[in-house]
Order: sequence, then C-alpha cells, then structure tokens
Amino acid sequence: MFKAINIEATFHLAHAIKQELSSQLEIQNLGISPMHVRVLKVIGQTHSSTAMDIAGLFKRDKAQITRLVNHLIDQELITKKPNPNDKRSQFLELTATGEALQKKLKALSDKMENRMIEGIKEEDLEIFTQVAQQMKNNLIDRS
Amino acid sequence: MFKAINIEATFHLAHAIKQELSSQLEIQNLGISPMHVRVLKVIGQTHSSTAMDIAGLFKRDKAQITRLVNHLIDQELITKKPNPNDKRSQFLELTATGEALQKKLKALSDKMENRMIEGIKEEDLEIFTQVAQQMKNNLIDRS
DNA sequence: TAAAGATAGATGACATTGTCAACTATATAA
DNA sequence: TTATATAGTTGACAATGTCATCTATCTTTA
Repeated sequence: MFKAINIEATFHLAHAIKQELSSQLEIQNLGISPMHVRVLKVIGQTHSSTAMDIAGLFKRDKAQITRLVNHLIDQELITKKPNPNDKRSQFLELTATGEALQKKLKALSDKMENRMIEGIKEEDLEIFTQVAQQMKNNLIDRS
Repeated sequence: MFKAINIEATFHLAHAIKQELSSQLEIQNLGISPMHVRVLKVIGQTHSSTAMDIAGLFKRDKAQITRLVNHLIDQELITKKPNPNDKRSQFLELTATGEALQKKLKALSDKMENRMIEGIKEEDLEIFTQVAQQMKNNLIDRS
C-alpha cells in the first residue's frame, strides 16, 4: 500500500531546491553556501538571536552553527554583540554589508520560490505547507 | 508577500526525515546510511538498473553513485552482472543478504512514513505529493 | 572502415553538511 | 558554596555532493 512515496518526493524536492540555490549563488558569485543563506536570513529577521537560537531553530548541532557563524563573521556579514543578561552568549546582527547581501538574497529566493510555485493553485500550496509542517511535527514529537 | 516559506518548510521536513531515518538505522545497527537505503531500494525495485540509471534518477554525480555502489558491493548487499549490450556498464542486483536487508528496510520506512502521515487527510497527502513533484519539475525544467 | 566524438564508470581532490566528545567560561540550583 | 546546567569553541571525523581527469567501450560520421 505505501511505498514511502512522500519521503522520496521530499528528498527529491529538497535536492532540487538546494541545487538551484547553489547554482544561483555561484552564478552571482556571492561567496556563500545554502546554509549560510538560511543563517543570514534568520539573523536578519530576528534581531537578537544567538547561536543557540539558530541551532534550535534548524535542529542542528551547535558546533555546526558556531562554524557557519564564524565564517559569516570572517566575511564581515554579521557581528557579535554582547548579551548583557548572559556573558556566555552573544547576539548576532547583520553588518551593513550583510544587510545589502541580505536584500540580494531575499530577491533571489523570492524569485526562486515564485518560479517553483508556478502553475500551482493557492489552496494547494497552503495544503502543501501545512502537510509539510505536520509531517515534520509527527516525526519530531514522538522520539 | 512571499517569504520563501515553502523552501524552508521543505528543508525542515527533509532534515527531520533524514534524522529519523539515521536514528532508526543506528538503533537497528544496520551499518548503512540514508543514501545507501535509497540506492538499495532502487536496485531492489528495478532489476537491471545501472549506476548511471541511479545517478539520473537521483540527479547525483556519477562519482558519488560509484562510491555508494562500491560500498554496497563491499558489504555484499549487491553484485554487478555484465550487461551483454554494453561492456562499459553493469546491471546491479541484490544478493540474498541484500534482499533480506531490503525487507527490513521496507518495513522500517513504511512504518516511518505511516507515523509521518498520521492524522493527515488522504486527499491532502495526494496534493502534497503532487505539489512536491510539480515544484521539483518547475525548478528542473527551466535551467 | 577508420577516426572522432560520446558515454559508463573509476579515481583523486575537495567543498559542504552534519555529528560527537571534550573543553572553557559563565549561569543557575541545591 | 558547591554542583549542575548551558553557550559556545575546538578537534576529529562521517556523510553527502561536485568537478576534473582517465580508461574502456560504444556510436557516429567522414
């Protein structure tokens, strides 16, 4: 009855997105990788996010986030700002260069998503989003 | 208007699936990784598939497939069978051990997918699958 | 049919993504 | 105040993915 068809469909889609994103980043010579894009985006959206916030959001190991963040700092796209409530952690913020890149990236990913959803009904898209979220929760919640 | 929400939703879901799959493979001590599972599955389903067929199906570099396949051969889960029509390529087939593992993996991934789709309406699932496929095609077709 | 180009797969080198364990410095709870 | 927990760093490594180059074979075509 089932053939794990949605697992495969998800893998295929995620891979296609990553490839297209990588290729766009390369074409435009932006010097960062897909995960950097996602991290930059979070930092840009929610001021005062820490490395641990990002790790929690993406469910990634904090070691990975440390390295992604340090790479972005080396490129002067973000900076650390002391957190007065906790000297162990720092708030991450975009620099001016980071903000500028951020805008380019937003344009790029919006354009990509627009292309991706071409010809798909609004209501089906909403169902897609909700089902994706539900599936993720079903997997994470128990276990 | 758009915030690349479906791109993020897809990444989150794909990551949750991979983590759960990895964790199951580890718990059951099966000695293989998620990509091996996918390759094994294809070989089990379509007899007479070659390395290039798999590379095409998954849109992966042939170098990666060569290595995945060779790893599975080292573990005696699959074998190469000469292709009489083309001496450059070989057909890949499951060994008896491979078939046995295949059954365990099928049970495992079916169970996972069942858990994943719990509480989701049949018709919404179908929309999810179709939308995922359409999105993938939209990305791949042009460019 | 002989030479030229295309294809299957292997291999080396490397980038990206992800995980685990150990460590330092700080914070919180007992 | 001691014990425990947490934020982030670092080292080591595994899994995934890419690119370029090489071989053996095919296919085309001159």
